[in-house]
Formats: sequence, structure tokens, C-alpha cells
Amino acid sequence: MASPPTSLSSVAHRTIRRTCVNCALSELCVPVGLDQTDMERLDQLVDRQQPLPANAHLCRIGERFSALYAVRSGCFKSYRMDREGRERVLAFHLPGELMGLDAIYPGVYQSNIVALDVGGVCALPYNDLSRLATQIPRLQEQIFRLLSKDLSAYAWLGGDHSAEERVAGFLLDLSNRYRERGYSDRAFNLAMPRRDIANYLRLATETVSRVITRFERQGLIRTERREVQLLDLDGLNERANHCLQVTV
Amino acid sequence: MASPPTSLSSVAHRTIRRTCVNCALSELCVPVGLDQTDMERLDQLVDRQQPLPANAHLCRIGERFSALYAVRSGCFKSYRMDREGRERVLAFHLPGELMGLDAIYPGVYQSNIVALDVGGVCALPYNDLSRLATQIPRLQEQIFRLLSKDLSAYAWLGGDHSAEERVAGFLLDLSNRYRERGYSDRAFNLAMPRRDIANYLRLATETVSRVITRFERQGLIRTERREVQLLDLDGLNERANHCLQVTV
DNA sequence: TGGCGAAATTGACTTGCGTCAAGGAGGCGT
DNA sequence: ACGCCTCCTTGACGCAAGTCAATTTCGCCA
Repeated sequence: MASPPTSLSSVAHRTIRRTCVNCALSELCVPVGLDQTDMERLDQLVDRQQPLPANAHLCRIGERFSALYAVRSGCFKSYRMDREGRERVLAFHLPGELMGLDAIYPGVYQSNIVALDVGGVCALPYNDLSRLATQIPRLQEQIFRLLSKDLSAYAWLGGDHSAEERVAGFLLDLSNRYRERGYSDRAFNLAMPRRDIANYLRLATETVSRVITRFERQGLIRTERREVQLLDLDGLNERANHCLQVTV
Repeated sequence: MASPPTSLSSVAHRTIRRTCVNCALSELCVPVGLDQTDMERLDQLVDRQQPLPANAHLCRIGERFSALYAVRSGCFKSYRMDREGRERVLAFHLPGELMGLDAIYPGVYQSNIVALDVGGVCALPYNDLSRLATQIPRLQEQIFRLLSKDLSAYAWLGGDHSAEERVAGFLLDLSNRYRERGYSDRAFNLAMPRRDIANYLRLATETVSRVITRFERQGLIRTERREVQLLDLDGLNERANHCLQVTV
């Protein structure tokens, strides 16, 4: 009771060590369904890295693949460059999601991954992870599932959708993912600029802007810079042509 | 030396039982890198199914996911239906390739898979396969790799490419895959009608036809219905904008 | 051999989205 | 408070690819 609560040691004592076991994201991330013992084994190989400042790169194309990354906080973007040097956004990653999966096959990172705002990641050294996965069937299963899940996401992007379908689908996808994470699915903040959204959806920035304006006029959404409110989910689903949902 | 080689029993005796161990595709398929003992364990769970006639379905969307399928011979197509009932081709599968990977996550097939011509598959019961994968690290690794490989393939389809880029990329992709399988990479037969190619590339059938005609006029290829000859790989690579290759 | 239907090609027209260009609105450092 | 820069929005115009429609070719079966 004597030492003031502001002393360094006191703070250190009160700080709960971040582990998979007490991580709020464990139900979205790799350790889904693991019991406490297995989670602790997983925990030992996880490298909880320093938070990255906005616009800092986590990895770059061509670097030797050594680890998968799980988002702990913030929002990340993965992208490639085409031969003309133009950026091509492949995905946005929210907390609990796994990044770098496309690097497993070639053994070399296939995309640049950058923090859109300040964000933290857990690095999962791949060799250790796959070794552990042979020992914990539930873990192997979860990695299979996460890889398979990404296939469906990419398949959507590959479809031939109109600009309206793409933008509506994008908003609904984010809405679903925020809900899963316990955030509001009706009002959220876009971590990425319009340019990145457009690039991800393979549209021009101007087209995204126009569609958003149109949705706003139709009373489907309300926006204020990067703040978005979804006012009419049914209407958005109609615009998205119902083609978003992965049948689960 | 006495019995004539044409007698039925003789044929039966000379027929080698099809196993993973003696399968010509083992270096492209799931058992990559397994030693003979492990291959025999894998072999025991493989269900070598009757050849399917052309246009027969292997599985349909919504069916409970129970097995992955490896192509043994022929060419398969996987596709979905959008809400308007239009077909959307997701992939063509050549011998040695694994199908149904996108069903792992939801536990329900996410695409219809149909034989384009008469073709054979090996069914790999998923529960048995993943159990075996925990016991054979090299097998687990290979499944990770195959899943990861598909991610890159889907990423290409998701890019915003012109019609010329798409058609050139498609031809070169087939060329590479045929070469891997020991076939000519300069002359091959398209197992699928133009309509399916167009659908896969998210183009109109007419557009594919026009691009093919243009390539032919430019001396890049020669076609005779479904027979294709690639005359100028460099030229095609240029049209494809070099954006096909996965950096391996 | 001839006739039917599916597949492929080609031409004429339409359109959704990209490109170009200009203007407005915050954010931030000095 | 000012200026600068980046982000976003809006309008005018052009083009690549889609749609519609007609014709040819091939495979197939009677």
C-alpha cells in the first residue's frame, strides 16, 4: 500500500501479459477451439511485435517467407505492384485475421503488407507453427479453414460485378466483419482512403466516390469523410445482388 | 512363355493396380515428397472412383463437404451460380490438381464441379486426410502449399486486366500447366468451349472470339476450333503484360 | 446424304466505367 | 492565421467491352 501506483514496478505488475489465452480475438484467430493447454503451447511460439506506426510495412514482396502475421489491432492492407508499377490492393485485414497465407506456396512473400493506422501484429513463425499443427489436430484444422476461407473471399473479388455491386458488397463485408468483432455493424470508420477502396474493388476512385454519393442520395447510407453509417441493410444487400454471402 | 499375351487373364495380370506410388501425377498432386511408406498410407485412404462421363457432376453447391478430389485424367470445371442464375466459372482443373478446397471452411461445397470430357478422380475423404496429415508433416505441408497456391491463382483472376491480357494470360497459364504435366506447351487442345473460357475470364464470348482472331492475325497463335498452337510465346507474354507469373 | 442444333465468328450499336480536368474541404506544420 | 498538401467530389468526354443480331461451320443422328 505504501508505494505509489504510478511507480514503474507497480505498472509492470498490473500489466497483464498478453497471451493467446486472454486475447479477446482468440475466437476469430488461429487458436479457435483450442483448450487452455494447447493455447499455451501456441502462445510460446507467438512473437508479439512492437506496434507499427501508420504506413509502416510489415513485409515486402520477395522477402523470404518466415512467418504468418495475425492482426492484433488496427487495420492492414496487402497489395502488389503490377509490371507498370501500379498498386493493386488484394485485401484489408482486421483484428483476428491472418496475413501472408499466399506466401506459403512459393516460400517468398507475394504481397506487401502495410499498416493503415497504428497497429499491432503477432508473428507466427511458420516452421514452428506447422510443426505444432501436426501435434494439435485442431490447430491444423483451423489453418486449413482460414486458408479455405480466403479462397472464397478472393473468388468474390474475381467475379464480374458492377460498380454498385462492388461498393455495396464491400460495405456489407466490412459490416459483417465488424459485427463478428463486437463492433457496431451499422456505423464504423473506414481505415483506408477512397483510393485504396477503389483499387481493391478494381474501380476508379471517382467511380467509388460517385457510387457512394448515389447510395447516400438513395438513403442507403450516410457518410462523413471516413465515417460510414449503413441506414438500409436490405437495400444494400439488393445492390450487392446478394452475391456476397459465403454459404456457411 | 506359353500363354498368349492377349488372353483376358493375362491382361488382368499385367494390369498394375493404380496406386499413388506408381501414379505419374504423384509429383504434381498431394503426395509430393512423400517416401514410399507414407505414400502407401495415403494410398489406403484414396478412393479411386469410376471415370465420369463428359458433363457429369462430381459435386454440387450445398452438398455436405466430405472429400477433396484430385484429378486423375481429363479436365474439370468448377463454377457457381449468381443470384440471377448465370454461371460463373471459377477454375479449370487439370490432372494432378486438387478440387474442392474452398469447401473446407464452410463444410459445404461452394462450387459445382463438372467433367468437361470423360475424366477420372481420386476422392480424398477429408477427415481421414487431415488425420493422416497430422501424422505425416510433409503431407500437411503439401496441403498448406496447394491451398496457398490457389490463392495466387484467384488473385490473378481478380486483377483488372484488359481482354487481351486475360486471353493471353489464360493461354500461357494452360501452356505452363501442360508443360508441367509433360505435354507440349506449344500445341494443345482446349477441353472447354469458348463460352466457358469467356465466363472464366469475365468476358463476353464474342470478345474472346475477337481477341483470338486478333492474336491469330498477328501471328501469335494458330487455332482450329479447339486445337491451339502458340507460335510466339514472347509476344503472348507481352500481351499478358507479364502479370501472370507467380514469383516462385 | 441431308437436316438439325450447338458452337463460333463477325458486324453494328450501346453503355458503364475510366480518364482528364477542375474545384472544394480538411489536416498540419510553421 | 496562413499556405500547402492530400483526400474527396463533381462534371465532361471517350473508349473498351457488352449486347443484339445475323451468318457460318461443325458434329451428329436419322
